[in-house]
Amino acid sequence: MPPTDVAERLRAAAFELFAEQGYDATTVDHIAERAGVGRSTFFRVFRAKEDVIFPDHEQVLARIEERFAAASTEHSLLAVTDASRLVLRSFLADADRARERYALTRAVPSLRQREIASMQQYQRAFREFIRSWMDETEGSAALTDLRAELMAAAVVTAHNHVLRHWLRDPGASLDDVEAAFEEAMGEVRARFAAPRAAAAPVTVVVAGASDPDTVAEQVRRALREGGPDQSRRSGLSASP
Amino acid sequence: MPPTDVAERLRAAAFELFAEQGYDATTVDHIAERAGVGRSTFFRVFRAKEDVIFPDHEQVLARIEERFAAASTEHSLLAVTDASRLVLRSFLADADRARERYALTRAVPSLRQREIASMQQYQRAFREFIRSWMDETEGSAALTDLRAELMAAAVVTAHNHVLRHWLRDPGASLDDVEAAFEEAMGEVRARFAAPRAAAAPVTVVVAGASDPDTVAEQVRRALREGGPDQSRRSGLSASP
DNA sequence: TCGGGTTTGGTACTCCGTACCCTACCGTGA
DNA sequence: TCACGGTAGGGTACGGAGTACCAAACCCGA
Repeated sequence: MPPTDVAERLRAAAFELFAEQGYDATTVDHIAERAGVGRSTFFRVFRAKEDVIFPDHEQVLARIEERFAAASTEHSLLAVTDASRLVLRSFLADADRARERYALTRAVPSLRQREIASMQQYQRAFREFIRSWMDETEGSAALTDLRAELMAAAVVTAHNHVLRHWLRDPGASLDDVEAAFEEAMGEVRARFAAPRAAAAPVTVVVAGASDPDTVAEQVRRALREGGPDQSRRSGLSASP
Repeated sequence: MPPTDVAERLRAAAFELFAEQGYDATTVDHIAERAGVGRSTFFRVFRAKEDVIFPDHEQVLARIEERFAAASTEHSLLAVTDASRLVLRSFLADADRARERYALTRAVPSLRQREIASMQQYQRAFREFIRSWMDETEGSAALTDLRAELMAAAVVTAHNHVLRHWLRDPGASLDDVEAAFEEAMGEVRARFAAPRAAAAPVTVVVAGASDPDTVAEQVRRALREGGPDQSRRSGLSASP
């Protein structure tokens, strides 16, 4: 019972007991007892038994929101990718806890539900931001909504994919994770080309060619000829 | 106490009470009492209070699984789209219940979690199927996994998008929903079309440039210099 | 040392979910 | 007709999560 914070003591006790006896077999009374506090204190610090496991997504979410508010000039997909990277790093920050949590969420259905729901929160925030950013462009409202949602889902899915692979692989370095993240987000960007904007990044997709000079030539033509409407006909798209 | 099934009597009583007093204010005893059965019977028919609200996804999922097992020749995205259409129609089948359920899931967080989790089950099944179908093609295993997951997520997202819009719009006809579904899935297919057989698509992402010649030059250099590792340094990536 | 506010522990309660037992009903066979 | 076994349903008891509320301890300045 060192002078650490009560919340941290409770969390440590909880993770210990969950590892020893499993989640369901551990009662809140056990946790409070081992932490040396009363049961009331537990529920004062954490709203529920599940809360002791999960990190404070609210804080990360708040940082993301304010970042979104500021980054109005940036391309929306890049901004969302940045936000997602932020989330990923919040997991990487304490790898041990993340791994223990992962083991628990795999074993206990209610915890897995909770995990999924928290990810959905991010997806919702991403969708809202992308949609607000897209409002300026033309297009059917319903279709715009769908596109925003697809983008948000893709980013979150890619994030989770990278995160899960890291959690399963005990030997992966942080650099490996970051590289995998960038590759995954590249995969996302490749499919959700950006609509046009002033200083927006340029995404070009060229199918069926591998020679650099040929590709470069196709890219130039694509950029000159305009929008992404030809992409389906010619297998080639450019969206400046 | 008509000769209806016990489960149906319970469900009817539950929806009535939820509409009258809300979900949390309604206890299982209330439901059992109004249905004219004992509390034990409720928990024998439904494993939990939440279960009385949600449809039998297991049955739909089972049908999907066997359909997947049979449709080995079809393109995976089309097969998954078909499966998703099946799910959508299972909701359309009893529209009233679906709408009541929607109102409840919006109001009660725990129900929303459950709803999301059940959708994730479909996404998992889709991902597994797409992944098994993709195995025959070449490509990095990790990237294949990611692509399968992105596809599955896109299909489920599009499905949910259409479903939610229908649930919110009381005047939409079934034909409208079907049309919206096909349009949404077309949007998905446009982004996750199958790669060409011979040469994989080349994706180049260039940030911060708009002049075609400059971009083309950067693309040529990126393709010559190799893989996606430089993406962060130069703000430029190429993945052949 | 006193008084007011905050923190913490304790108690009692509701409700969900489980385990277990008991009864009523049903058909079958002697 | 009676005995019997199986099964669906009802009742009771219990453990644990979460809530409400109260009492005690602690802190801190006056």
